[in-house]
Amino acid sequence: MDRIEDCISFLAGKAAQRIARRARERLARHGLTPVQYACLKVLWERDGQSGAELGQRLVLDSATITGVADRLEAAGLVERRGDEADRRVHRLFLTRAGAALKKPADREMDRLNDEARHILGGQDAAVRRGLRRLGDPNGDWRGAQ
Amino acid sequence: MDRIEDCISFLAGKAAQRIARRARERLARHGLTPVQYACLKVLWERDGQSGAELGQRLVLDSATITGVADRLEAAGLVERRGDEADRRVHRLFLTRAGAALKKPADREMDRLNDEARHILGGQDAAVRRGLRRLGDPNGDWRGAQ
DNA sequence: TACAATTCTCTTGTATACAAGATATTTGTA
DNA sequence: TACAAATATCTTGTATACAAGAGAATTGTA
Repeated sequence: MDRIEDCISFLAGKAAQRIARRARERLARHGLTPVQYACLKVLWERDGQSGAELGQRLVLDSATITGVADRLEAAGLVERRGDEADRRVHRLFLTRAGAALKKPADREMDRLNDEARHILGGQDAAVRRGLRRLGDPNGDWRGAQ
Repeated sequence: MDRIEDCISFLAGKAAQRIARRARERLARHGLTPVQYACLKVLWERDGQSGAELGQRLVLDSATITGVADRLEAAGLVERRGDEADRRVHRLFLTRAGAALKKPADREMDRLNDEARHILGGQDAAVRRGLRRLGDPNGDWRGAQ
């Protein structure tokens, strides 16, 4: 590769950076960051998941989860409660305020996806398939070497 | 969107995260991070560019450039020299060690791109085109709204 | 020429991402 | 039952990314 612009690492990084910036603009109206939205999105499906469960689903390590949970708790959107059966575990529960954010935050992100679809046109599905393969935690990132 | 896994922000972020991790593994053998590699890659084309030039090319803001340049300089790979004509400007020059990293570092990243091509198969070109559009600094990220 | 606007670098503070490791707790096994 | 191994959370330190802004220098314009 001659130019950095043709390196898959640069291409994917800059695309993700641009998308994240747009997501931040939209979510900031509701006091959220993209990662905080992702955590809430999982909790909106099912309350009371542990940090380890969230980390596995969202591919976030324990240090990151701790920080995100700290800030969500400080913002009054979730509440940590210790698990009685396994005292190592802390579970995250939505507060009323955290539950109330679902509709407006989802609407913002739906529009973000509309924007991306508009940019990608007919390639939208193919690009999403490619991103899923590249990001697949079980994917084969050594096949060529 | 029902699941976070279908959100373009999550898809692109996790793909970029996975690729960056693989790039870090490869580049760590040469004491580099992905962003440091990107800066050197531009300097290997042409020496003596300013932080502002690098930032524009690599879409990095001034705070990031300052930090990356600090670490490249501390590692003895580049040297900062003030521009005589415009005393606001500091230019980055490769040291002998910085120039010598080109071949081995490029080889690592060529292999990374081979791995990605292997994963994407026939979709490689389409995905790269999509990433270029999504990441294009002049791209139309409001078209749908 | 004087001065407002711009530009370049750097600084500070916050939010991920990762590495490494500390602590508490639980589990599996001898 | 005793203890090694595994697990969950948290902590610390480093590297981007961004927001906001400070300071020095240059440029455009009245």
